[in-house]
Amino acid sequence: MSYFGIRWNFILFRGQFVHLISKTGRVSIPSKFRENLKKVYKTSNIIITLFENCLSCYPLPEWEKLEKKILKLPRFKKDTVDFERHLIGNANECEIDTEGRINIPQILRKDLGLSKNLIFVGLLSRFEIWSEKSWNINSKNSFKKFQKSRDVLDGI
Amino acid sequence: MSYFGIRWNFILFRGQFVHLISKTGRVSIPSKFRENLKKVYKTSNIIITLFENCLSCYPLPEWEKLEKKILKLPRFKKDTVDFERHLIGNANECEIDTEGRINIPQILRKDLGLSKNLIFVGLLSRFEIWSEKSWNINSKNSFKKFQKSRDVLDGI
DNA sequence: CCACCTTATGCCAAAATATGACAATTCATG
DNA sequence: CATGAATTGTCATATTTTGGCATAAGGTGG
Repeated sequence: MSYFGIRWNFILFRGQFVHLISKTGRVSIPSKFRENLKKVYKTSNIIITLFENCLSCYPLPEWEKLEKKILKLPRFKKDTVDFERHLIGNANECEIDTEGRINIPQILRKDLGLSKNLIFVGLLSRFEIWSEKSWNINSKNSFKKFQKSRDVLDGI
Repeated sequence: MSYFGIRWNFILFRGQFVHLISKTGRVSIPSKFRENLKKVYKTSNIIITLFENCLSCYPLPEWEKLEKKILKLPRFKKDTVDFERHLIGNANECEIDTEGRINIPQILRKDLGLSKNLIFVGLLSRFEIWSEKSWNINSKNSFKKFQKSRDVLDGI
C-alpha cells in the first residue's frame, strides 16, 4: 500500500479504544498498539500529525523514511515548501513513557479541542486519535461513505 | 538531495511551536530545536533571513556552505545580484543566549510585523518563524495546496 | 569628541509546562 | 471472585519559557 510514495508493510493497529486525556495532556496508548510497535520496531516512539479533524499517528521509523524522501525534493520549489509546511510542520515526535503514555503537545490539543475522552482508531499501518465529539460527528456520515467506498477493493 | 546544489543530511526540525516575543525582540527557540542543533553541529548559532512572508532559519554551518556556492555564481548576472540582495542582504547571524533566546533584528521584526505570538515551524533541515496572523492566513490555503501536492512523492 | 538616547545583552527569578515515580483504580481473564 | 495487567491519578521534581532589571554597546546630533 502506498501513501506519499512510501510502502507500509506491517499491520499493527486495529480496532477502537477510548482513553482519558489528563489536564496536562497525557494519555495512554492502547496496550495492543504499544505491544505491536515494540514487536516490529526497536522503538515504540511515534509521530503525531494533524490530519483533517484528527491526529494521525505513525511509527517513527516509517515516518523517517518519508522524511528522507522529502529531503530529495527540489528544496526551493513552491510546491515542496507548501507540502513540507503542512506535513512536517505539523509532525510531532512523542516518546512513550514507562506507563505507556504520551504527552500530546498543547498546540495540537488546542487545534482539535482534545479533552476528556479520546478515541483511538487502528488503521493497519497507522492509527488516529479523535476527540469524542468529532468522532461522533464523523461516524454519522461514515456509514454512507462506507457504502459508497465498499467497492474500492474490487479493483485490486 | 539538492538545494542550490547543497546536500542536507540531517533531520533537525519538526513540528510547530508558539512562543512569545518580548518588546525588545527577544524570543526563545524551541528547546527541541536547540537540542538537535547542539547534537549535530558544535555551534547552535543560526542564520535568519527573509523568505516569502516569514523568517527562514538555517544552522550556521549549512548556511556557510550555501554562501560558498553562491560565490561561484556568475557575479554580474542580474539574477545573481537579485538573488544575493534578497538572500544574503537579509541574512543575520543570531547567537543563542544562555536562556536559549535570540534577538530578532528590528528591521526583520518590522518587515513582518512580529509581535506577541510567533509560530516556529520545523522543516527538516531548517525552520521558519511566522507571525501568528500570517501563519493563519497561510494555513488556510495550505490544506488545499497540500491535497494538490500530496502525490508529489509518488514519482520518486 | 562627548553627552544623550536607543537598542542589545547578561543575569537572575518567576511562572508555566513537562517528566518521572509511584499509588490507586479499573478492567479483563480465567 | 481473585489475580494480574492496563489505565488513571497524584505529587514532587526538572526543564523550559517568560519577565524584569541593570548594565553595556552602539548610533546620533550637537
